[in-house]
Amino acid sequence: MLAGAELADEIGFAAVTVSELARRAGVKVPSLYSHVRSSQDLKTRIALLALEELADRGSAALAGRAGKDALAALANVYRDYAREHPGRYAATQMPLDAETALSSAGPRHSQMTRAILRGYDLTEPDQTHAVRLLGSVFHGYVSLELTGGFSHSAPDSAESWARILDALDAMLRAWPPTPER
Amino acid sequence: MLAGAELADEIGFAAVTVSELARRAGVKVPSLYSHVRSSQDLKTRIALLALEELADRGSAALAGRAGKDALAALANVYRDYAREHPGRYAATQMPLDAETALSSAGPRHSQMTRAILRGYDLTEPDQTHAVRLLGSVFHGYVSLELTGGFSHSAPDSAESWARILDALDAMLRAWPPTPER
DNA sequence: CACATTCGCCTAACACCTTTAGGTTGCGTG
DNA sequence: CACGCAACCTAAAGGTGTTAGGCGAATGTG
Repeated sequence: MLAGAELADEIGFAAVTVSELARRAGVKVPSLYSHVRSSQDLKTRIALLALEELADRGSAALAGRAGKDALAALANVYRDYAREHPGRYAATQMPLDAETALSSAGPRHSQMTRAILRGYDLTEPDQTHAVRLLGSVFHGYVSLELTGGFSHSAPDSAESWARILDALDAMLRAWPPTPER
Repeated sequence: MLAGAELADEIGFAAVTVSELARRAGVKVPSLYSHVRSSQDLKTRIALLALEELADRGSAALAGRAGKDALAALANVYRDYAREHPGRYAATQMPLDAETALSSAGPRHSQMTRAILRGYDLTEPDQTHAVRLLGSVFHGYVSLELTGGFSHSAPDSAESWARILDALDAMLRAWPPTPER
């Protein structure tokens, strides 16, 4: 559903509608129902497409890189994709049912993050904790930036992003031992 | 709009609708239009309520704490609130127009995060970078956990959360100097 | 006390989105 | 050539959002 993805980027994922898509395609609404099962289905397809594209870009960026290089490369894939395709990025946040999620490119994303950690000295279960942390930062920062969280204030968002990647790299190199609790 | 917030928690923020709210209230739909200007307005009010509640809990939790204690306290406010009130939490992610955002409890949130950093040795602009990083992690982790990102897999999500707070605390204590670029 | 105002609710009506049912046309294949 | 399929159509029903205008009860005032 490339047309759907383009529509999402243009008017926002939340505003994607079968009717609007039909209008753009110069076609009557019910005609689209031979291509998508429902409005929900349309949105799901956009989400799956976006997850794939994002995973493809990620693995391309990761090839031949390690350590902080790899960290920054993958992080920038997310940020750049979200800025380039805000509607598609928003689609990736759509909740999918368990089965769909498993057959999506979702698992590739956590694998990529895990791959980055090969450049650092982490063993299970800390590796999984770190995967979750990195995923949280990527997703959190990009989505806050997108919804205008810290848009026009003092330090440039790009500068914060660079310094955050510095800090994450340092954190992964000095991952703290499990404390007694 | 407490009734709206309760509805959001029950059926999900995305499913909140003037019609459904009217149905629950045992009232005809147009009757609600003397209380809210529009469907958008209803959702905005829920978002504002949630932002306030969350800020109130945050400042209560922060009182009398510093350093890692404060970090964990605020972080847990977000996570607990999201688990307790998923619909309201989702509402806080709704984009608000600039004016509404400024008059909302939104600014209190960044102030609280900044307050945590008083326990660490950071000066501007690194303090702002750190505020953005912490905000990203809180928001990112909580929202990934909520949409089932890492729900039923190996290390418990609560364990990851604890270790992530350890790592963030260590990172803030050893914030890296700005590198040459 | 009578009145006017206000408040909360209602019905009617329109526009738009979703979805299903069923019919048309055109084109490639056996 | 006949068949079947693909892609489109019209018709119609049901739900949500929204506006307009009206009704009755509570309330505060001269």
